[in-house]
Amino acid sequence: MLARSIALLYRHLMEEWFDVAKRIETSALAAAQQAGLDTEAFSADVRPADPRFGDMQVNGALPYAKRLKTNPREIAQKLVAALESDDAVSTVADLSIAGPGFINFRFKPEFFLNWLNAFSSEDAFRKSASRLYACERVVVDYGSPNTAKQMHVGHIRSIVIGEAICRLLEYCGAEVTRDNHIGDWGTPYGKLFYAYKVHLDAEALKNDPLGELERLYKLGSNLANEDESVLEECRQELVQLQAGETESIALWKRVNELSIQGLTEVYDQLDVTYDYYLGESFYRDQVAAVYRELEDCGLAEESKGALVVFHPEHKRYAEQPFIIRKSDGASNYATTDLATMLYRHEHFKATRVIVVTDDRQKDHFEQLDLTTAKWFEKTGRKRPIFNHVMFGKINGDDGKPIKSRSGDPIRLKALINEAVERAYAIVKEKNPDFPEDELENIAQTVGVSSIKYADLSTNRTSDYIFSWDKLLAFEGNTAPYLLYAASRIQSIFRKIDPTELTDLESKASPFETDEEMTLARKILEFVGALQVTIETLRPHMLSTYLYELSGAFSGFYNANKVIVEDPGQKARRIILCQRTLLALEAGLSLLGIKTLKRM
RNA sequence: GGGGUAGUAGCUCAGUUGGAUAGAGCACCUGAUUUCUAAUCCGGCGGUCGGGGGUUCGAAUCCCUCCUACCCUACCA
Repeated sequence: MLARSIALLYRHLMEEWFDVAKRIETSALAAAQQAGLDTEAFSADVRPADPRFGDMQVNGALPYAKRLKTNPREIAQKLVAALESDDAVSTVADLSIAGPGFINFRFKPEFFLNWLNAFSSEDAFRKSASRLYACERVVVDYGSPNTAKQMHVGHIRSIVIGEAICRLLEYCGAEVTRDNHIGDWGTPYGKLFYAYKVHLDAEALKNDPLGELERLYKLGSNLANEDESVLEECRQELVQLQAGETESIALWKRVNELSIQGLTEVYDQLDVTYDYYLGESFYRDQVAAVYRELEDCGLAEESKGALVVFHPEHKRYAEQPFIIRKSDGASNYATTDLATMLYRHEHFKATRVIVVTDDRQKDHFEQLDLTTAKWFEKTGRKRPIFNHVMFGKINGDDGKPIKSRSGDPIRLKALINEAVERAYAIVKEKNPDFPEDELENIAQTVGVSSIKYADLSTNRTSDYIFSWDKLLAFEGNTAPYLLYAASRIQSIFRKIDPTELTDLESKASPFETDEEMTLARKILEFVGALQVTIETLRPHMLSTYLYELSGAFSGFYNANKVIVEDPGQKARRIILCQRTLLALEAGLSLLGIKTLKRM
């Protein structure tokens, strides 16, 4: 009973330490005030420290002293004196000053144990993290393939990065809408419809809808190139569709259904589910309102026959127009994107809109954002925050965009299948005695995860080189390495009698070994890693952390046996295993990656 | 011409927005396995952070300039 009350008290006191950096910042700011510093000019500048010096460091004394032209070391000494008189700080950490005025915090070993005891479940993590993005309603626009075509490698980054961002935002308390802005309208349909009517292979359509539709489009396109009369028929098909003729619309709907069905097969494999497929066609009757509003509020003007928006205050967009209606009178994607922005504001009440596309579209989305800002301001609407989450190319070994042997883009479906096959071969070799269905399940998880993780572990704004050997390796920053670490922990728990897992907190003795301390320290960094990932919308920040966590665990695992005689030692090591698994599984699941019980 | 993104070890990549002696993995050299999964771990080798200037206590990071690659730059998305 007493032990329980103490545990509860600890939990309460520890609550504010969930975000260690933030808690230290609070104390540092209070200390600055107490020490008589100009608090306007002082910022704490808290960051993880090099382990040789401490666990966390406060660097704010240096820029402060610079600004006020005083001695940084003296400032640091004043701050430390004030911090040391703060019981909340001095009971958990030892402070020291180093170099020109770095303030180092080294946590006491029992602090790590207390922290791990206070945040001992997925719920505790989630609850503390869910404040970060509470009250946000975010529409995330990602994937966005064209219909009637198979997806290829070029689509993977948007899907994988977009899904990770959705999960991260949800974890941090946001209400997320997943919207697939498919390209389901436009000129290719004339050629497709012509070929569909003349050359359809019904059997193929049933077995592989996207493959057959794509074949038909290419066929129609080729035939139209060769034969002027075919080209004319294609034009007529398009005219009929755009005129909204019943038969054409029916066929168009049929094509879309089949397309989405085909797309969903791949999304299922990647564990991605959309809330909406509001593609370009959805907005086609909303473009007139866009023209009217932008003209009415004086943003749009005629130029060379087109309706465009210039931004005179911008060095480049003063000259480079945002074309919202082409000179032939047709809309383009600027138009539908503006209509989309309006819809997401009005219908979804979005506080934030995130679009995940490749970096070539940077200019377009900058113009879209500038235009929306002015448009919404003039019409008295509250504009959602807009983030264009962009990414670079996937290259082959030669550093050029990755292609199949035939020179065509590699199909996403084929890429995933190859990953699963390769993973199967490896898993089978390592575990020949696993049952067949488990082998297949492991191969599926390892294969898909490896492809996803290869993408998520590199900075999205850079290009990266795709290499089977690298992404399926068990060394380095790869999915198999992380999954292996997780499954080793699972393996330990299979060897432990479940009755031994009770009251670990009261049985555990303080951490002693270097490996224990390193691992414990790393687990605490989960919070900071999550924050920086969310702030920058860069999933690789979380990947890097998870890799380091796995490394810290592997080092611990090799040096410190968990199942030992000493009850205190055993309990604290079990706690480390549990919390490592917790952070690892939470982190991987935020990246859209499933873990395995064994592999 | 204007703008953007990038250039870090032989290769593939990090580097928390100006902090301490620039870090990982691969490769190469070494050591650890009667073991809770060695699909692992410990150690070593490896750097003019594209070049040059500048800003300051302090620069891979900020400013200027040049070089290289890719992308955008009026009606594709």
